[in-house]
Amino acid sequence: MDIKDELAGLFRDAIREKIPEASDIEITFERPRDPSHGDLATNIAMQIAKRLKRKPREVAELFRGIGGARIESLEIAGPGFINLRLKQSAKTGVIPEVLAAGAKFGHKRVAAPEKIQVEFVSANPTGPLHVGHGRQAALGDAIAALLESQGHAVTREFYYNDAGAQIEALARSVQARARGIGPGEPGWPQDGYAGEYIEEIAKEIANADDLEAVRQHAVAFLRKEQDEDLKAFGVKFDVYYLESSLYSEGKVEETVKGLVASGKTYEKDGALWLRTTDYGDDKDRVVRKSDGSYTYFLPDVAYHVTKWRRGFRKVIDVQGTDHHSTVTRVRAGLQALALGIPKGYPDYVLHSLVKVVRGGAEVKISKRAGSYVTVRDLIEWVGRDAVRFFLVSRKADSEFTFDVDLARKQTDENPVYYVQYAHARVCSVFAQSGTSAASLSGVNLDPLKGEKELALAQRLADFPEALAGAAHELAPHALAFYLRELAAEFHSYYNAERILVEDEAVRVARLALCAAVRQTLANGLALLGVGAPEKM
RNA sequence: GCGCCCGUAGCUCAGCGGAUCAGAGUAUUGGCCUCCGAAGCCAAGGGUCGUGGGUUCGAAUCCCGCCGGGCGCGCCA
Repeated sequence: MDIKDELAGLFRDAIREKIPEASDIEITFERPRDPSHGDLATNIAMQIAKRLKRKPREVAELFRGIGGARIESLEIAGPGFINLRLKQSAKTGVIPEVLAAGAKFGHKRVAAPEKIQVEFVSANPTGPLHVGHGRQAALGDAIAALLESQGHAVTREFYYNDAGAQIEALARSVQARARGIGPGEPGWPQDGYAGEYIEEIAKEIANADDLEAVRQHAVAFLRKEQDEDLKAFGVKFDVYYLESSLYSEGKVEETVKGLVASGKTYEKDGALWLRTTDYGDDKDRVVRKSDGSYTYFLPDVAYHVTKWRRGFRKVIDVQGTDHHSTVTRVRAGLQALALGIPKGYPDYVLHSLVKVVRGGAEVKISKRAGSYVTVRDLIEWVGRDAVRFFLVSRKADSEFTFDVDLARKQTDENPVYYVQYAHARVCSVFAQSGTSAASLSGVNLDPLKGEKELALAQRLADFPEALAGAAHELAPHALAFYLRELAAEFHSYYNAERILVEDEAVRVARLALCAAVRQTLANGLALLGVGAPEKM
């Protein structure tokens, strides 16, 4: 069992006995940065003191007697912190746990898995994927993996807007190209797409007069291309949901009827409006335009109804912050339908856009897409692993600058390499040891006495909690930070201590520690969609 | 103008249900390869956490104002 859970149990018992009025308080431990503060510390005495208006140190004294097989000593410090020192065996206990659990270390199994959907990328098939889609792909896939690690049943979904005005513009652009008309020339469509890929598609068009055939071909071409990009990025979707199916299956109509029946709509200027202001929106929204067609808002609501009806009680939409106004709107639409959907449904993870810098200047164009940098450009410049790790190592809502030169310079030294290098180093040690990880399962770990190796073991013990926290917060960057710390701890140990020493007992114990490190690094990197190479 | 988000070391960013949070990487400087990978390690310098108030015994963290930046504010998606 996890050491922190075990300790929390001890404290909970003590609270029940001595301060029952605070029984419901949450007990947390953190690892102090300053080693003189022990191995683990808790501030519950201060929490309780605040609530009960007692003196923190006085409350802390009540926990003096806590002991047991895992605790070496307990100190009360500062304003009322309780600092704990653990016994050596408690620190190394995680090693056999990791070796036994293998790829499942840190993962949880739950009795009743939640059915969760993560929707991400959802790019219109009007051009190659851009950097923003890349950030979404990296984030969404990692969030899905994190939730899976906590035992949930996750579906990765891509919503395909194959029915809107943008597709029309795409078809007309290709048609114009096929007729030899270039961007800006007479006959070029309004809001046309100017990228080089339009010409590529146009070359394959036999009869430019058949606009429907042009449209179908263009969409198929770009879908295939996007699929290839996603594959190169290591992202797979379980479901591609087509916007057009919402129309063909009558779901859009059904949603309109539902909204009208709710009494929350009204006619004005020949259009149908929904009173979204009743649900916190700053203005009412048009549902059906005066020309009889629907705004994108309506299929969006219809789409989310299908999510609910398909049994997803938790849904996470990953989008750019430029879509943040849809959050209130979609939720309002769902509320107006009064289907029993909770107010905060669905959840959103909104990310800021990415600025790409190269040679000290912002890169705004790519040869292929014309007006933006593509996912493929990034992969070509710095490699898939670096792109994925980099895009996920900042919290989603912070704007950030992707410095291509920095990433390249480091790869020869790039952001992931530090973590991957740690993994490769352990593998290398193993290759030279002639020992298999499997033979280390029952090894005596008492020889692990050094400060660095015990610190490393404790870092491993933090993994399940780091993972659970990152999953709960939908924050892959927290996992990326953890992995960096684990790698740092390992590099430090590696440089300070020789692993393959003469003494058989010591060598084997150290190898067991290394095997656990390797496993944990591999598990963490896998969740972020980043490779864990044995050599590099 | 209104709404949401952001402002932490030269640079890129963590920390933000208050205390043991002044941090990481990178850059700069100085050390470390006869020995498991130096894509590494050890050490140093560098920040009144945008700013002014407030709450608190205690604020980077919570509240309010202001300044600066991003995004949105369409019968576009």
